[in-house]
Amino acid sequence: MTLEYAILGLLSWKPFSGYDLKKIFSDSPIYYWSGNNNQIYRTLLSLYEDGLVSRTVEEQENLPAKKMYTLTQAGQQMLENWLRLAPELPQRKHAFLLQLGWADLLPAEELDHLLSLYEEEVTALAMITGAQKKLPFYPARTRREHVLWQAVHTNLDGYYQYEIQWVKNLRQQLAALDH
Amino acid sequence: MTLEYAILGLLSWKPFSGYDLKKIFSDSPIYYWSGNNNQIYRTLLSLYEDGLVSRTVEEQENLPAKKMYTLTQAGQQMLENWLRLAPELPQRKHAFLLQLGWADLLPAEELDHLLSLYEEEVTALAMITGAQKKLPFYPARTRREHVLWQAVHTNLDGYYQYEIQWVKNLRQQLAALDH
DNA sequence: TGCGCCATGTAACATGTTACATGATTAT
DNA sequence: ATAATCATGTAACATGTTACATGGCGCA
Repeated sequence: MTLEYAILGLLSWKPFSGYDLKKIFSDSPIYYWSGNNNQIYRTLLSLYEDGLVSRTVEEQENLPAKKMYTLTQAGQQMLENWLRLAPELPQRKHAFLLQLGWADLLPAEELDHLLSLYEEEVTALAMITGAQKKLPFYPARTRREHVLWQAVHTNLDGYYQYEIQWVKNLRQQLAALDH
Repeated sequence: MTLEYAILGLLSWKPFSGYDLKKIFSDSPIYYWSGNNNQIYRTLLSLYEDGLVSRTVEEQENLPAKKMYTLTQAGQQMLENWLRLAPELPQRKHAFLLQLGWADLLPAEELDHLLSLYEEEVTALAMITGAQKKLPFYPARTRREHVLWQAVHTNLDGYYQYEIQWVKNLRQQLAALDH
């Protein structure tokens, strides 16, 4: 499971509670899981049962108790093993491409409207992502670690720019078809 | 379900059997479902039960019988409604970015090895995709439909090129860090 | 002799989303 | 009043993957 390693990675930085992780997942564009409760708490439990993380309960005044999770030796080892695994190829689920493929059924204005909506939405997403980039969702303990996380963010930003260029170009092509 | 619409789209082009669809899904880079039996046969059954497709059984000599599925009026309508829906944003599941984020634990050679593997694999995938593009997995009944499908393929190819450029650039940056 | 193609399908499992449930505190 | 934040979790559902099952034909 990728989520498992995403959590181990974050805990290798510093201890977090389930709630902290949930916020990181929903607020950061890198951790694409939708701030999902169910999966996070279940995964934490299974990591705990497997001895990859330990936990302490922090009582708080006027607030519910927190369970803070810390990476164990075994968890650190698990993470390091994962880092050495052959990289997974990125998987895109791009329903809009399918939609486009059959969109010749639509009249020119409706088709362009669809494309303009797409352009707007990706542009908005790119801006949100750009803003979130500044939040401290990653460590920069060494110069190299900083470079790596910068590269991760560059990959995200650049991807949205790519999509925007692509759709602009397509709209021009289609406009040219109509004369 | 997106798979539902992917199937309706293909059937709007011409009738197919479940086996045909399965091959299209596994051979074409656009239909990313992994040529998956279970989902395809189940989805076809549910489309059939909902009256969105009709089917005829073709007996064949020395070969198992085929069930050919055809789009119904209701199915066509369903597809057209979908085409007008606001576009979905692309979703990437890019586990390698996460892996990289924590890869400062690795020595320089191992890190570069990981990146070179990634570069190789994406390059290979780009070539496969380029080759598959030539297969007739889409109709070109009008000039505009051709332009649309070209755009879909351009999006795919361009994406892999983008990833390749990105990783090359990162490798150079890291090499510069080491002097 | 064994594999791949044709063509259907099922079982078991893994992963992911939405909505619900509790209950105090603080901000609008 | 109402919603958001803090913090835990569960139930129900949706989607996706891997492996298994059948059985004849043709190829190496």
